[in-house]
Amino acid sequence: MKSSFAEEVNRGIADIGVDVRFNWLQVSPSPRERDLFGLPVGFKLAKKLSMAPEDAARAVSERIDRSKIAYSDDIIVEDGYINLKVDRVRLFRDILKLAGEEMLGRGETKHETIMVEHTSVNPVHPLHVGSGRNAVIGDSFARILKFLGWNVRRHYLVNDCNLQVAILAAGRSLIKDLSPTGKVDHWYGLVYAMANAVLEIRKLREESSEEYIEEEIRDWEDTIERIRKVAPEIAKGITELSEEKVMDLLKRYQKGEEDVKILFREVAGSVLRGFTETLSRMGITYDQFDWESELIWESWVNKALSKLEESGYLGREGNAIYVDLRRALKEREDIRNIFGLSYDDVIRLEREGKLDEVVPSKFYLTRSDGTWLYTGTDVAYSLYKTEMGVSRCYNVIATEQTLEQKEVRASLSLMGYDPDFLVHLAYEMVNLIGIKMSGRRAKYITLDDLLNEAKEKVKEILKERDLTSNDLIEEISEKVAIGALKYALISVSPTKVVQFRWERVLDLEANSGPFVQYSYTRAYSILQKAGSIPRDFDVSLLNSEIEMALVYKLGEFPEKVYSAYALLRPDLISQYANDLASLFNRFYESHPVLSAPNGYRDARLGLVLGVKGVLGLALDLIGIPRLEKM
RNA sequence: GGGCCCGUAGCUCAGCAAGGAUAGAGCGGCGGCCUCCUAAGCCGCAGGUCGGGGGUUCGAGUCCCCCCGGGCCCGCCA
Repeated sequence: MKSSFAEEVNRGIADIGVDVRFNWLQVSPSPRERDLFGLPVGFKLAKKLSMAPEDAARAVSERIDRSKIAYSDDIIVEDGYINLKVDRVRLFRDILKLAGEEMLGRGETKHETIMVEHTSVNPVHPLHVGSGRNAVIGDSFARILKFLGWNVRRHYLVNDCNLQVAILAAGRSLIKDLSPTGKVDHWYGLVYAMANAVLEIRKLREESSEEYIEEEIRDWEDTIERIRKVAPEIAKGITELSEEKVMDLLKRYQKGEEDVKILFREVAGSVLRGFTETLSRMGITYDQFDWESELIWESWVNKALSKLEESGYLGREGNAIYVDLRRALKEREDIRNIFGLSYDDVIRLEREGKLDEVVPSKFYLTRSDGTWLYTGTDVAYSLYKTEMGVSRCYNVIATEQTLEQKEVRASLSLMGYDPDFLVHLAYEMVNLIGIKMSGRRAKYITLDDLLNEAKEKVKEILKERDLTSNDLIEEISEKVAIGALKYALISVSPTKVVQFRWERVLDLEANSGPFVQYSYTRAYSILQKAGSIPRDFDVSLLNSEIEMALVYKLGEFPEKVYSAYALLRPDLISQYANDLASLFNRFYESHPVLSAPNGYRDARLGLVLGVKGVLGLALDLIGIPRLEKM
């Protein structure tokens, strides 16, 4: 309806010969009348035609062929707007049909695959709220792409070749005889923190004995003390660790030495198992796990290197390898575009000696001992991705890596690929109010803790209400806890820091996951009690303010899904779900369904079915479980 | 110092891509509603110089410039 209206208006404007166009998403509902949707055509054209806005709008409206606009009933020019009065009955019938079948907004199959890489947390300590935000956003975005018709591949990059994992492996090697107790990633988190503390203290002692150093040492000793309390056997076993040993392990692992391989794989694999346990509990799964180490062993790094070598922008300092961004910036338009600079900018900055303040002149891929940096394997990974048969890859990565992502895209471009193949879906960190987190100090609130706590709270509520039998309590509390946590992490625009309050997750009132779940449940429950649902009903009976608002709201779903995709904003779906739920609750309070007179009963049931369908789809898209009872 | 991001009600956030028709939610505060499809709900009241200042425009929370406040990045860490 909107797109045909905008199209026809644009055609009318073109007819007059003015170079102004409207986008279908600009079509907005009139505040005066329910069935009116308008575009502010007159104002835009008034000047160009030197006419009053009203006359300009009229001039365009006279050239519009109403028959080409879907659901059109009339065209009304008012206040410089061209308004379309829609044929409500036909429009409502179609919206409710599609909504009830859960087809509203669903895209046609595209025969094209898009990859989403998300989570990719270092396997050294348990998942915390920050990693949770990544996983939840990434998973939701993948669901949105799928809903819009693409084939989707969800990948997780296992970063097993970095210093952090080497520290963990080194720690583990000192306590070989111990077997993990409790949840495996939590246990390794302590091993990691312990190894880190021992290493840091040793390093600090070598530096000097100044006062501030002493303070830092005491800080690490606190960490050791805390670990000693919860896991004395770990603290006892890890007492001596050197940087040399860690680097040596990393080097041998990257070379693929068999015994070291076993150690690293045991460590990283175990932590990853802990991750997937938590993630799949939250309904988040992956199509493939890509191991950083295999990118090295299977020569993807070398392929990347030779392609970069061919480009002529590869530099070396001993064994350290880098991409010469400075020269690339001066010589290549594609690289400048990635960093948002013009040729003149580059020349000016260079003259002022400020170019490397804006873009680092060297992008290092390896250390001088020849081991691969994350940046190096990430470039290789990007190359690998281009050969997966996917047309694009979304990288769900924190905003703090924005520069690195640009450097990787620049490398991709130098290797001869379209840098737009990689899209950085950037999200901000999670700020846990009142708690300072540090993985290296084993100070964090884990996703597991959060889920369990929320679940307990829900159980209490369920018991108070005495509404459900015991066997359902477990399932309901789990799903509600997941809904609460995921909603809290996804409902904020990705570029904003989430202010995460413990109470907020346990808050089950409006503007929350449980609120939307509850509304869905209400709709579901009505339909259950109705028994049969009429296939045909008189939509003109849906004529109260709130009913019309509801149907039009359903009609907005497709554009919300599209926007969530185009703007990289899954939070728009959660926002929409909350609005729809809120509207539905108002309807619920004021409009009896089952006890309504015959015709009304059928029409309202049709409406409830539509709401249930779209609310269900919205929940699906943000990965929050639907509930039939709560 | 440079780059990017954020700043809307006491608090947490929508609205900004595509400028339009009276700035919206939730929480918190105050006051109401369960013989009726689930009260995890609903209704009402109070609460706003849209960080500040310029500019563009018939029209700016939305676009441009400057400033202020906060965050992140500027590693042979990831």
